Amino acid sequence: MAAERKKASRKKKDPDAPKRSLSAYMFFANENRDIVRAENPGIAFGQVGKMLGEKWKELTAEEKTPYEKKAEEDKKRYEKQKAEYAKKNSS
DNA sequence: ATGATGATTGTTCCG
DNA sequence: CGGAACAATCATCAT
Repeated sequence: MAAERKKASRKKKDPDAPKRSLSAYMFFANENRDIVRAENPGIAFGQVGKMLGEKWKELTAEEKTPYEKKAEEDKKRYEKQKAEYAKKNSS
């Protein structure tokens, strides 16, 4: 059970909670929401949401590359934020 | 050094 | 306004 996260009820633990970064999915979804929803006018999230995930992996490493790439830069963004958090943490 | 954990991220959709 | 599938994440802690 190395990976059994809960889905709801996530609480915070840090005082500042530097949060983390986004995920490739977030970047990918940013584009898909435009496309998927545009191609499926009127379909509920029940379909779109699931459909998105399917396609996501469907693409290919090259397709997700732009998303992963963005996620990678986003992480840096988080690093910084955390830096301040850790800094302020240290009196 | 290593493993396991948790917390988080954003989308869509609706009542 | 929030929640839930969908996926990735990946920094951090603890031992």
